[in-house]
Amino acid sequence: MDFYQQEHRTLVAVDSIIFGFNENDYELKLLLLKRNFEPAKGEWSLMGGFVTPNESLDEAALRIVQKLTGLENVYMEQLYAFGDPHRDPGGRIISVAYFSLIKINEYDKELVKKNGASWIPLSELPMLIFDHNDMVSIALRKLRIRARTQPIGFELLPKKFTIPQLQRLYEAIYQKPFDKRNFRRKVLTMGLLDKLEEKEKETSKKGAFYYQFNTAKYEELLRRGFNFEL
Amino acid sequence: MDFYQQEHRTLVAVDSIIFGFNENDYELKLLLLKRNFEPAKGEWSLMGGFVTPNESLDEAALRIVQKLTGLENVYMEQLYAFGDPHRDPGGRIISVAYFSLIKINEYDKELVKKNGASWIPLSELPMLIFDHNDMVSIALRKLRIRARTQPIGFELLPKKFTIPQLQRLYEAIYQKPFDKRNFRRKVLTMGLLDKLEEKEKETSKKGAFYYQFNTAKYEELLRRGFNFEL
DNA sequence: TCAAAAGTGTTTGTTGTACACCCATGG
DNA sequence: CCATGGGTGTACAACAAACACTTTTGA
Repeated sequence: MDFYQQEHRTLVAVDSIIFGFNENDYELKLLLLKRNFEPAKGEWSLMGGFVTPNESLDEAALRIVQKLTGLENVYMEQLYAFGDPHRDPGGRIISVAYFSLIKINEYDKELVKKNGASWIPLSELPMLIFDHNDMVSIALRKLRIRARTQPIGFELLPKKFTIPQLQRLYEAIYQKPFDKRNFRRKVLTMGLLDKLEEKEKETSKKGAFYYQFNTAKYEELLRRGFNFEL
Repeated sequence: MDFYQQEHRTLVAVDSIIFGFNENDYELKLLLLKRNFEPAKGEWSLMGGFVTPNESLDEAALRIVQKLTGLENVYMEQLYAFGDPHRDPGGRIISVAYFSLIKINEYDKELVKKNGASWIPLSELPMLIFDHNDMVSIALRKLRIRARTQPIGFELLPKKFTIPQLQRLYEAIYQKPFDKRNFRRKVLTMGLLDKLEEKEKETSKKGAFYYQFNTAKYEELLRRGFNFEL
């Protein structure tokens, strides 16, 4: 049954660029860890792991994110396959990078701590091993493209969020301020956010109404040829 | 020097979705071949090949396109890595798909014939082996996105082309007609096409002026933050 | 002389962008 | 009572979309 016996086989890994957003300090962050094995032990790295014989690439990527954060349902997208024969000095490894978006309040803090990982703001991104800095820039570029045309920003926020929170997220992603009147009009005229009775009262005295993304309505609109655009 | 001795290794291949455009019948085509080896011998397939130990993925993809067409300078872009463990019944193979755009009048016809390949219009796309039909749809989707925001359409045309030819190419890519006044205005106001003295007189009695894409000007504009958009 | 494709401008609607003031409330 | 962040509407410019006629010339 194996027709390709004589061909060369290589190590294949997945690496995950894990984004989170902190609503308190308004910063976009990455979950990074210090490698506890050779080569490059002690240096900053993305979470990664080898692909096992019976799992798909997507499954491998989910597995390693779950191993680090305990989360099962994370938004995840394949980014790019990196295959320079010398990218890892420890041997020839092809790595398929994925990026994932997680709600920063929901991950398993114990697990993250145990793995020696921490949230690093993008503004303080350290040197990473191998080509991991390239992976991060490509991920950031893709995130910026995606966030304009797909409703993925919501993956980084709690289920209930306020319009100002959403705006600060987009400002963090694009590193530039938006006009709050235009921003509010744009997100609300799409008709995909349900306004709740409840207000968020931590950040201001007046309080801001919570909203929720309406997934059902979004899928209905998609079927009718709707294009999300922010 | 090899730190990962005990890890599982897998076969890694590249597959290429090779697009061409025929200015005579106005059709977008794919270069496909009939497999001459098992498994799935005799069925339609994309051009592919295994990644060798000392080449990068990009190099492997270039190598197999060159092997089939004889062309050295082709536009090529990585598409997606396919890793379902059962995607190839002949064994577990991870395949990284690339799409490439070639000028349909410049390839080596002998070589293509020798390899048993032919140009198949997208409208007559047959069943392909494994997940190759998925690869083609993803490639087509990416081509449509790219062609709007990057000047890659020109990769599918000869150096000298007419505005009506360019329009027919875009109509083939997007499968819908464009208004010729709006189309012409849009491509010309970008200022990236140089008008030549010469006329193309095959397709009409009046003849249409040839134009050339000005790469230098495009790169200059890019540096100033210009965004191609069609 | 006519069929066939090339070439040309204007109008209208839509969308993006810029901009300043009032509101609610906890301290 | 005031500082802080939440919430609202309008005017102008830029761009997309719709639309019909004239030009050239080989057969």
